[in-house]
Amino acid sequence: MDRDLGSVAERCRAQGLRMTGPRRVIAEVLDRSVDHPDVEELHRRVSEIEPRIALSTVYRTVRLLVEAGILERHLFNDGRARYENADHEHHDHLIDMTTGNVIEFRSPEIEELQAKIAESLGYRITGHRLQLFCVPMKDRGRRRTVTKRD
Amino acid sequence: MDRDLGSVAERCRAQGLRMTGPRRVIAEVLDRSVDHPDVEELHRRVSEIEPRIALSTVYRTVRLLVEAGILERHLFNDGRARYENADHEHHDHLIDMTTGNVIEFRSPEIEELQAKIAESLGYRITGHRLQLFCVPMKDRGRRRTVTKRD
DNA sequence: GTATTTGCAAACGCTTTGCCCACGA
DNA sequence: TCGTGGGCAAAGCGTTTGCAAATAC
Repeated sequence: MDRDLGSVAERCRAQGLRMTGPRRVIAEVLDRSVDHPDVEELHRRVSEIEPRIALSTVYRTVRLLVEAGILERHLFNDGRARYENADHEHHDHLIDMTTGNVIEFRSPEIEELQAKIAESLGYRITGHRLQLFCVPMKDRGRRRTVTKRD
Repeated sequence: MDRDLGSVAERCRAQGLRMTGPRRVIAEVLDRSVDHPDVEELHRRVSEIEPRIALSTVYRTVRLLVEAGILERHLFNDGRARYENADHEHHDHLIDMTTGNVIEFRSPEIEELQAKIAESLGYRITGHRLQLFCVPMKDRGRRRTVTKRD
């Protein structure tokens, strides 16, 4: 599913961003993160590598990376913003309300319907947000899915 | 499209909520609002009727009404929460990024697909959020749509 | 009468910012 | 060297809360 556009650091360079010490560490953490961490969680992970990096630096950097299209910002239902490497195909999110886990999914059919709806209202879609808030089925015959924490 | 379950005040009573002065005014404002005002906007409208009602009272009341299922809370992309009378059929939102206007739409087809996706992942949907962020088409042949402000 | 609700101001959680020093190119 | 980035602490913003006085039932 991932597109491999290179590491976060590489894409930063490609955008002409200065690669400072803190940015390198943050980029590394992002490369290793397959989930949807919030800023505090990122800072926690960054601090394990280099404890002197300030929370505000993480805030400034994620903002920068979102603006550069290197990161995606998501707003689920818990006040804080969560971030995800933009190095992947578009997908939407299913949130397991019992655990907070987030599962990614893709639906070209839904996307087509969205475009049709917008068009019929005289609009062109520039972005969308689709989130399914769910609870596990009391299920017989459990499936195997790749559920990423958070 | 609306279901007419009665006024907000009536539904409050039905839930056994105490009808105080401030709540009556807030309920009245909500009955008259066909858009998606945030708390400050609600407070502004409330203040025109009764200037002594505190902002915190509006916050407390909308929270109460959401919990009672009388109001719906929406989070679009501008930090604050917006509220809408729950006295209507379910719908999703198209946000005009050039004006901030919000258009409501319904798509049973999309909803069915959502349910299928969730089910295939072993989940049951308890809620969802679908928002289309759009810009107007440079259009010949404009349609007539009911576009509610905000 | 008694528990609930209000207004006010202070606190809150997340995020941004001003300042001045440190650092990358 | 020169301009950009970082650390720190303070401010910002939307929202919640503690408290004493006011009010619904």
